Amino acid sequence: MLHVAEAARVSVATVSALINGTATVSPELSQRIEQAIRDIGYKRNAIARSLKMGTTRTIGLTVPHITNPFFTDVVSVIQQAFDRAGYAVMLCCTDEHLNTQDDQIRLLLDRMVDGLIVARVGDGAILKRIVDDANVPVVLLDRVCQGVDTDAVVLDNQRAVFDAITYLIDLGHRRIGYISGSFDISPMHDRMAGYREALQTAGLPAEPELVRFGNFHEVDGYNATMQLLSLHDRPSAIFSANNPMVIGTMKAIRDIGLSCPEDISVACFDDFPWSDVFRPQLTTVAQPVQAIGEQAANLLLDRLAGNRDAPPRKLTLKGRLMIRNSCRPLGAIAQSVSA
Amino acid sequence: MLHVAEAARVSVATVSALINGTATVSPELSQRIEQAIRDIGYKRNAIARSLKMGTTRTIGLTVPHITNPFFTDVVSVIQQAFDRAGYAVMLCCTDEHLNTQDDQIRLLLDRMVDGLIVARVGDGAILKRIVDDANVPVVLLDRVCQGVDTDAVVLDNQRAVFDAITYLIDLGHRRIGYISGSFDISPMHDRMAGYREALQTAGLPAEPELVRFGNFHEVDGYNATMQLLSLHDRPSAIFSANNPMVIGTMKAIRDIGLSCPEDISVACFDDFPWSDVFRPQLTTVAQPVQAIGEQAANLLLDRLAGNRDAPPRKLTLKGRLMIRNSCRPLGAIAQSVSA
DNA sequence: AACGCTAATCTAAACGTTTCGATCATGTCA
DNA sequence: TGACATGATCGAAACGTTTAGATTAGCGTT
Repeated sequence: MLHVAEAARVSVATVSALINGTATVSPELSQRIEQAIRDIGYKRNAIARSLKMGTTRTIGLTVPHITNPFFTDVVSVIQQAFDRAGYAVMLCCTDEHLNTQDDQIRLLLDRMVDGLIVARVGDGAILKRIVDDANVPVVLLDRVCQGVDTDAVVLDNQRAVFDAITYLIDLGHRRIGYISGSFDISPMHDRMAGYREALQTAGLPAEPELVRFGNFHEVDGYNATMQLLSLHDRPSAIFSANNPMVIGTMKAIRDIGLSCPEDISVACFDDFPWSDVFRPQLTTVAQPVQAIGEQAANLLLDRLAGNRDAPPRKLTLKGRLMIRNSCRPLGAIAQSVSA
Repeated sequence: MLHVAEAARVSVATVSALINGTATVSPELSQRIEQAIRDIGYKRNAIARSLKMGTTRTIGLTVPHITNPFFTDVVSVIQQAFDRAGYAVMLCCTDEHLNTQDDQIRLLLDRMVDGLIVARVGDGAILKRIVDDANVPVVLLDRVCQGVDTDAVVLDNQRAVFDAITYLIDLGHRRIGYISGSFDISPMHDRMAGYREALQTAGLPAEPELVRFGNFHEVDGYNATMQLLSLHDRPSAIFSANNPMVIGTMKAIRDIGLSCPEDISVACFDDFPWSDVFRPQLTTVAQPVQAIGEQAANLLLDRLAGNRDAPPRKLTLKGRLMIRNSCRPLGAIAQSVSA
């Protein structure tokens, strides 16, 4: 900018005024300055600007795994929304790892991001401290945590799983395996609660042996399914609480020589774009990814626009059960259907 | 830092020296300073540091679509690599849109990213200018462009498609539909060349009606497939040059009342993590996503480490044909197989 | 002619770091 | 004792912006 000012024989203040339109500058100088800008190929340095202004027009976004299609879609939507609003997005993947997440958030805050969208990992204790210290608005995505009182967008997980399990029960299933993700994040609690509630409502017992835990990865779903399938009295249906794990479930079923849905029914949380065309066509709980991403972006953009003092807003969206053909009717129901 | 210095009754220079270890500071002062840092909860401001140092320890990464599993995987690998190296990643999705891409790259450069990894869109003219102006190292990913002489990581696309088409020909297919992405990026040229080469090698004619173009999206694959399937003499096999489009292909096949592989064989570029378990199990050309991401990251990290003047390096990796069961043998071959 | 008003422009401080060179105390050696 | 090297610390400039307040010129009023 200094060079531009010299070339145009004006002060830097005038150049700044012209660029930002913060003051009127005469046509004559305007022209000289614009010419100089072109000649020199001047580009405003956003870092210097950020330092002075105290805002970077950048937000931080952390997700556990970007390869999980749910997060991929949400990230994509969020990225677009902020792009439109003139913000850049710094993306971090925590790989479900607590320390990584905390480090990354600190890193983002050091870089003066104007806001954060966090699909968190682990208990919220450290997250809470970080967020309290930092003076930037935070939106929690998918996963809330107790004690962190801030904007959030979540799904009605309990209801969604309740619907799915009830659907299986209505089909005649009585022993329904359930593969949960680690219990330290809120959705896993709520989803489990939905499972239990559905069993209870139907008057079915909650058998501990039917519940397995994994750490969200395909291999965890594989191992959990192997265990379920080698039970003495094996389940007739399996529900997987996240979608990378269901791939593992399908692999285990194949490896053990069974087939879905003939021998065992499968449903899972989170939809796939290809579920309609590849067989078995998975019955899933679809999350409204577009809406989730947009709402999260809007909440944050609203705070960034200055609405700092409004009380925390928690948006709860509804999942949708996508019934396809990976679950088959059982017993009396199957007979009445085939009759 | 000023507050810390005051609290510790030292100068800011000393605080800086301690934090960065750039000079020895006495145990006594060290202790006072560390105490002050803790008391105040001081965090170094990375923006001010960037301004002074001329480096942000941030890189820019632009990809066409993050929802394309190929890019998702590559982004994930790159993100991890830079995370390990202490860099942040600014992610941009260009949505295959030229202006968006150029704007985003300019935005990234304004923010003083230390380097760029670009899976580009459009012809390289503007990209070239931007890259030449900018004084940062650039690595091209997946897509090179003429005239932009810089580090690059690409696949041997021609060879990979040649192998896949030859495989189909060996199965007895003679009329093989080919669905290409837009022709303005290098891989689409090379893949088409592989298709043509395979036909020619086998002495088959190149029939223009068998070649269709789409813009990388599922719907484009759907439309292209619809056109191919309504040909008077329809192809017995279809190869889709990218993976979102193949979903459209499968949908079109289903909607038209055919089934794969019984009525028509399908193969495509880019693998899916679930291809092994869902039917039809797609035969694909798998790209070594891990290697691609790592190599791209390494090329850039090497430049960032100071190796600026080395000549441009272009790494070409090999694809791998994953033969599954979405393509069936035809004619004489089929009979000898079933005999 | 003196005054005040407005519009255009400029000067200089500030944002929070890093770093060069200066300063100063201390110990060593001739 | 004086000269000098060493090590620790500090002062101040610089990075490239923004912006408050000062300055200046031009013009209309009285």
